[in-house]
Amino acid sequence: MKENIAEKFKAIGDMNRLKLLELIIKGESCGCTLIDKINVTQPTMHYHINILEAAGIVVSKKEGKWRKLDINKLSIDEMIEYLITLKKLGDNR
Amino acid sequence: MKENIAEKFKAIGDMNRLKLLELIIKGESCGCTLIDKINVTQPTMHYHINILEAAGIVVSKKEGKWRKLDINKLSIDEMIEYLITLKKLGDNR
DNA sequence: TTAACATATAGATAAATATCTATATATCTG
DNA sequence: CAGATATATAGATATTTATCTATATGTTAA
Repeated sequence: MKENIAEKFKAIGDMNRLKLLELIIKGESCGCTLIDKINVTQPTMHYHINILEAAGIVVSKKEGKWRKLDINKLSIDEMIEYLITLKKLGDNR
Repeated sequence: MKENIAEKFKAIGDMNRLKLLELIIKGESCGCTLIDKINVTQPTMHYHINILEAAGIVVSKKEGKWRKLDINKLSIDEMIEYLITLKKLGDNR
């Protein structure tokens, strides 16, 4: 088992973070607009984005006064692959 | 967003529970043998199996003195589908 | 019916998580 | 430089999570 796969699933196992992911992958890359679309304060949002980044799902790059956010699609593929492999474990019985 | 998808990801976002899933899907359906393969006590394992069941990932059926465990593969498909859909959200930008 | 077996429940607890308010830092712009 | 903007940090706190020990319940079998 990929040693950090549980961390990834845990990171997306939260409504606020899933919501953030959906917005970011659709192209919203600035915290300054994301904040208006989820129901938490700026420090709490910051906390959640950090969790997504620590798990390797979100990547960020400082750009002037803001932090440009993006999704690491490879990490999503890893989760999909894991689940497909998990399912296959049950094929021959 | 499927309202309980975050709960599913959260449920599998833990090493002990992923390990249990792998064993159960491979055909190990009795807590009595699972307990020797993860490093927690029986009540703790019980706690984790309950979380998996509450999320709809594991199903169980009482059979005599034991609880026969199985995976609900549909729930895995739901997670895979969610992730594929998530990825697609990022296609046109 | 007693012993063994499998599971469940109760209660305690340390650690982790999610949240807030207040404030600090860094960057751009006039 | 001063204000505005975006983000980050610090500190507090309530709740949730993961874990244990001890014990109870339900089932099978000798």
